[in-house]
Amino acid sequence: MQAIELVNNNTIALSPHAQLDPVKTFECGQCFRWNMDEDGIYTGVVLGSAAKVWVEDETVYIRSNAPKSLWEDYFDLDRDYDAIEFPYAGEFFESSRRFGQGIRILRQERWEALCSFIISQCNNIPRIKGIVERLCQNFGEAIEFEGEIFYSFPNPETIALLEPSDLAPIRSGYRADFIVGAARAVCNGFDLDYAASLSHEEAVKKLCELHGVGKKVANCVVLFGLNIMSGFPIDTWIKKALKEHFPPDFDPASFGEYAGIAQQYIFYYARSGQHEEV
DNA sequence: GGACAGGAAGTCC
DNA sequence: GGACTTCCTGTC
Repeated sequence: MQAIELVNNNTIALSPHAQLDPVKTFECGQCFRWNMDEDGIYTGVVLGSAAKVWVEDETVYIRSNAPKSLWEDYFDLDRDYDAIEFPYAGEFFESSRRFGQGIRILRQERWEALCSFIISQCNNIPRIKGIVERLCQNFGEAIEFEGEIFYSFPNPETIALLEPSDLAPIRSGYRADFIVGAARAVCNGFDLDYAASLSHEEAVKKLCELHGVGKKVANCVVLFGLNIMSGFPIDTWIKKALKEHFPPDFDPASFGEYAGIAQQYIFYYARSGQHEEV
């Protein structure tokens, strides 16, 4: 495990950084609001707090106005990823795990995860990031941090009051109906906290009640928003990897209770194209 | 350069 | 199985 120390009022340091690789964690497709600047520093917004994250001398630094506990939770720092034993072993998976070492599953805000992964359907990551950013700029709250303006992810209450046509500026296409519908459901008693208390299967079933949420999106929300680590989203990349590098009729449940972490290693590895290079 | 096809962390009917 | 919005990416 890694040591977490408070450097000063608004900065915490994690060392060694081996268990949290910000580049892999932010670029593996699980989140859409962290952006790297030309100096290699990431900025993002979590629960209404902006933050900067960077690596220096084998140490990860996080600077924000939010308390240390928020980051311990968000980065899932209580969990020792290197100590996790997956019941399934295979050459492709072992390579994926080595390649993805340092990825952590972020404990994202539930509504944000739901909304973001509704947007993700049939879309590529750069475009998803663009739509999410426009959603925040148009409907979130402005936050000033170190002289820059950031925007929070808009509340479901805010989105619920809109008509799908009001979302035209974010250019989410046909997903606008789903976004507004999900926001209204959440405001009318569709309880994401309750969903988080359910089993994996029950949570998926519950989420699929929402119009525009199918099995894939539901599993993303389960894993990235509800912190149910057995969530296993099967998208086109995972489908291809399973077909090409795993036994026929392979059951992802073979990865055990942390199947979602395995999924993320495989997704990141498959999408990198690394295994195809000479 | 710009045009064009294919496809993108899918879901619905 | 086709339709759905929009646009990123690779190819010519």
